[in-house]
Amino acid sequence: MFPKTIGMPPPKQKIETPDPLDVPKAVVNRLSLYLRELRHLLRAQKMTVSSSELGSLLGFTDAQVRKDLAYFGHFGHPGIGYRCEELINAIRSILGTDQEWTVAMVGIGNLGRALLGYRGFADQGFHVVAAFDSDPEKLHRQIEGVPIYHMDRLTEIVRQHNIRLGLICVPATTAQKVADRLVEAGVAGIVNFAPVTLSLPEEISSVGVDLSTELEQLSFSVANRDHSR
Amino acid sequence: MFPKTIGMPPPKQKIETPDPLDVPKAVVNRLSLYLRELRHLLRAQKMTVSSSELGSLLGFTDAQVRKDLAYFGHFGHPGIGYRCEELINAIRSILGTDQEWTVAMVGIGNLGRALLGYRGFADQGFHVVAAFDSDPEKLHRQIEGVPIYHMDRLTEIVRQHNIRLGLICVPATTAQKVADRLVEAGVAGIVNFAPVTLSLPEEISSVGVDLSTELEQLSFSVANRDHSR
DNA sequence: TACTGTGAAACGGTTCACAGCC
DNA sequence: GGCTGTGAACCGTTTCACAGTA
Repeated sequence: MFPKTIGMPPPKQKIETPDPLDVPKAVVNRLSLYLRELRHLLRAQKMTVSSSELGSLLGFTDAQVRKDLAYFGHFGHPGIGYRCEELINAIRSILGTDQEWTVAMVGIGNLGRALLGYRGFADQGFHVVAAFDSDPEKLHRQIEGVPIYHMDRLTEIVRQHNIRLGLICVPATTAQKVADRLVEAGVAGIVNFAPVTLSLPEEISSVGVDLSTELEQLSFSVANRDHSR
Repeated sequence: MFPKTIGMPPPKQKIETPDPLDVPKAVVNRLSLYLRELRHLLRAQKMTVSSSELGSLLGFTDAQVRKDLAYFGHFGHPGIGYRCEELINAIRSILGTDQEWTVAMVGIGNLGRALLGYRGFADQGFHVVAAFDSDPEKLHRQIEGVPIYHMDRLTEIVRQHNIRLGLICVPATTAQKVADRLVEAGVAGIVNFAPVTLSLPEEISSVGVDLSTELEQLSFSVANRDHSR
């Protein structure tokens, strides 16, 4: 059930790290949701939470919550449940959001500007330190405190700030070109808001967010009345 | 493998409709991706596509593509593949995007305004016909041709236009209240951009889009170098 | 008593492999 | 030959049920 390596686990580590490839994607997704819920709970002065409480808040079973967390270590206290603050720290460490991430945004259209104004990113440790556009009209200004540069300076600035993530907010037609530039500049991960499938090298992680796709899922549910969620 | 009812299938229907609850959520998601890819192909004058071509464009196996489509009918032509235009129409019909959907947007902050300017919605048949905000500053103007109303008029306008979907673009703290108002007004589905879990009646479909969650998935992949996607 | 952690069973989705068709 | 549609095998995830712990 744990790493394929037969050796014993290291003496006593705070957070166990099974081969990440062994962790289902769905588990990582739920981790984010647990984290969100735990913050709400802590803000409401709740110090401790059981797997069944946390689960029912999100529509999951208690066993699922426990199994998910058990992939990474032993965070619970029998008879007590999970201490919210402790678990928050553990999940942040697992997700890697206990470190600060520097982010570049490419494309300062409607969506790009909106995201620059979104406080939620910084709250989770994601700092947009530079934005890029190829339209000379938009240059040399700052938006929401973020400096705007011409696309020509992408590699230079990415390296200078050691930027590790890129957000693609350009139209579908230019998204692949932008992705190639970001990869060349050395980012490790990409969030793609354009409605196209990017082809990227193996070693680059990516997440696609397509708003039309989300609406289509909803349309299907409503049209077929499947009462989902 | 098909409906539990043992009777024979109806004589010859264009699109078979198994109990939607039997269709895995993941399948519906991929349908959206197929649709997106098919449009690109058709725009590039490709008339016909095989399951293996379509699959490899998206990183799926050929069998997966065929199985997914076979949930809904027999759209392929042995020896030929799938005709792009035909399949586009079939998928649109399955997803329900062959009909027009009227949409209300609530919350005209950064994100709300950006989405009002997003052309992609209208292209897929989603029409935002009214936007709402509780800030009197923002009233009586139009943005991107969409009229803005005060929240007080939500029920009235939703009923008047027979609006069926709602987009929640308000902060987390007010999202649940807005959701309750939308449900009361009679929408059938909700897209929630606020980082909270909504509690909704069974019969309302919903989709949550949380940008921080997406970034966290990416952060995990990069931090654990799992080369995902 | 109240709860976690976890093997084992159950479930559901994906892949395989091939019959059938153009 | 090329390709779809699909039962069956396979595999990964979820749920069950209970031993273990404070």
